[in-house]
Amino acid sequence: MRLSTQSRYGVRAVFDIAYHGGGEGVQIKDIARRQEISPRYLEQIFQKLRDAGIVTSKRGPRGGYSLAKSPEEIRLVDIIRVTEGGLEPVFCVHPEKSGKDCDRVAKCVTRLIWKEAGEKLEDFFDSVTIQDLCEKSELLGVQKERGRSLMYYI
Amino acid sequence: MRLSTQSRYGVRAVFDIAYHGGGEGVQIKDIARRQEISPRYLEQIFQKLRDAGIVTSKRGPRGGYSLAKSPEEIRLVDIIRVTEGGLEPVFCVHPEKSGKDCDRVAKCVTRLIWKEAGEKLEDFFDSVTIQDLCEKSELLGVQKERGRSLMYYI
DNA sequence: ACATTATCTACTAAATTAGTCAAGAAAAAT
DNA sequence: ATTTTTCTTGACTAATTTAGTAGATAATGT
Ligand code: FES
Ligand code: FES
Repeated sequence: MRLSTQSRYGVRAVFDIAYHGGGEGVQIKDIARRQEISPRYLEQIFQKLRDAGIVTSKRGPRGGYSLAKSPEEIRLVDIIRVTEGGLEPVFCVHPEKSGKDCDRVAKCVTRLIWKEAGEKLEDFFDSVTIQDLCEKSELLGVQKERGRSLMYYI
Repeated sequence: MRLSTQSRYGVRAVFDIAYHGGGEGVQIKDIARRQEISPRYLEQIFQKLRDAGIVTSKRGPRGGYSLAKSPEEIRLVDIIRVTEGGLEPVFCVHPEKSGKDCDRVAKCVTRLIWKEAGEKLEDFFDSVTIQDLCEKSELLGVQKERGRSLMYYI
């Protein structure tokens, strides 16, 4: 039962914007550096996040990504749903979504179990917001790297 | 967040023995037929289940697999742990297990979240037994196919 | 005009998963 | 004892998914 790399990176990336951004747009290369993720790979993930309305983007100098909502309003489930394409542990759970439907559905008990498991997971990821992550991170004593200003004034 | 095929098949296979076996040993080919799973592939899964002490095997004519414990005592988490190799959603969660440890652990908030998620899932799969599946299946009205006797007397 | 930074589409490489195969060993039936 | 049935073992292959790379393009600020 493994969370895809895109989901893990995605959550960390959005968190990074919230934590280090301070309202300003944050550039991919900075996120990539801080989170140690390939910048090119991050691009793809941000594509999805943008389409889903979780972040907004701005091109050109001093461009970058910003959160589309406040950190309290972004729940992990929102991110993961986008990067993972659903939290259900098996396709049988939602035959109508995945297109192909399993002909065992009528007599299959396990399907009900997988469905419940998926719901539990969903509930959990729905209960955690980006704001929560920021607070936890402060507790851990992770240094905030505030904005570009540093670069200019050094 | 996908459960591996081995886990899904594994649970269905153990359930099949409980439901259709009636105490007797159940043969791979019968399980494979009823559950529509490749018999060759099932063999591999049963290997793991046997090593984990979930089923016992008996060779030769009228041989097959039986449950090592009663259906109430077999929890889904037992099966899944074997077939999936742990329920943690990412390797960082247990660096000591997976060998390689991530150097971000100290400053990583998401790790704590993944860990919690894994625990939630584990708790859920710990709360469901094979007996539960059997009861659900009877409710669904799935026909029991009792033993070899059928074959002989027809 | 120019440098910067996101956008889009396509491609490649690596890893994992699912599934197959063949030879062998134990147990039961005859 | 011989034959048949069925599990056992370990290697092998194919398919799929995931992770990552690349290049050309569009928008933006200075
Ligand atoms: S519904 Fe498809 S195998 Fe259970
Ligand atoms: S602990 Fe490894 S990335 Fe979080």
